[in-house]
Amino acid sequence: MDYADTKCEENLRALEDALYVLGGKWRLRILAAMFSGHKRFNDLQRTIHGISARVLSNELKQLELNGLLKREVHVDKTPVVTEYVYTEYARSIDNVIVTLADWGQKHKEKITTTCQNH
Amino acid sequence: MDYADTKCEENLRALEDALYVLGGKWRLRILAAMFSGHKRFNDLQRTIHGISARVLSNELKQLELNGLLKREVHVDKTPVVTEYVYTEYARSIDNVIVTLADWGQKHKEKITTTCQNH
DNA sequence: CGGAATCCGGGGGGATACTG
DNA sequence: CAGTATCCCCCCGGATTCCG
Repeated sequence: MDYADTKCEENLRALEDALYVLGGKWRLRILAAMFSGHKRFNDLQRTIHGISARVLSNELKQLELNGLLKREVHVDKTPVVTEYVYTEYARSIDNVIVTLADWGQKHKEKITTTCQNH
Repeated sequence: MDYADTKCEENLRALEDALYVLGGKWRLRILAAMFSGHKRFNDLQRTIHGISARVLSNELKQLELNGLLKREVHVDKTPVVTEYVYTEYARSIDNVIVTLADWGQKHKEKITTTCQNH
């Protein structure tokens, strides 16, 4: 195994590490919704089409365990307000989402023009 | 709905478009393996730990339908050799994978140092 | 080697109802 | 609103077998 192979293996492992945290159907969508300003449970559920309350609840717990968001209960307000806010660390995922969204944008354009051309 | 909201909605939709093609458990892993030089069916299955033959087969078909790879059967060789090669268009995904792998790398470092600190 | 076909089991997740 | 609990169905995908 030469240097190039080693480098590739490292990349594959790094990709695994990322997907372990960000993979799955909902993780990135939830983070993207939060980056878009949505913070409350029902608000998130309404924004992320198709997700059920139970799944959203579980995913939020996982994201919290991974240090990507923090659950904040404001008892001082009436009625009590629960907010999910992303951590400073979660901002490092911005790049990932933007890169992915950019690709999606370009891909959609490509599909559209391809369909027009025949 | 003001400009910022519209922009956010666009980003969410673009993310959906990307995840429609690249989402799921295996898509990015398969593409990453291909970028690493793996081209043949059993080679890919060996590289991508945990994937079964049927799932790999199905995923490859989907990736081909989306124009990300091409199935090439070289009848001129003996025995016949089947290769899966990514298209020129698939190179646009390089960014996504690199960004994700970078984040995974950083994340692993963070986890490691965090564990050492307490 | 590169797959397709069939069988089959578990568990992920939807629906609904309920609670604080 | 912000979830939890229970039920239960469906289908994803593993294992196995077979084929060119």
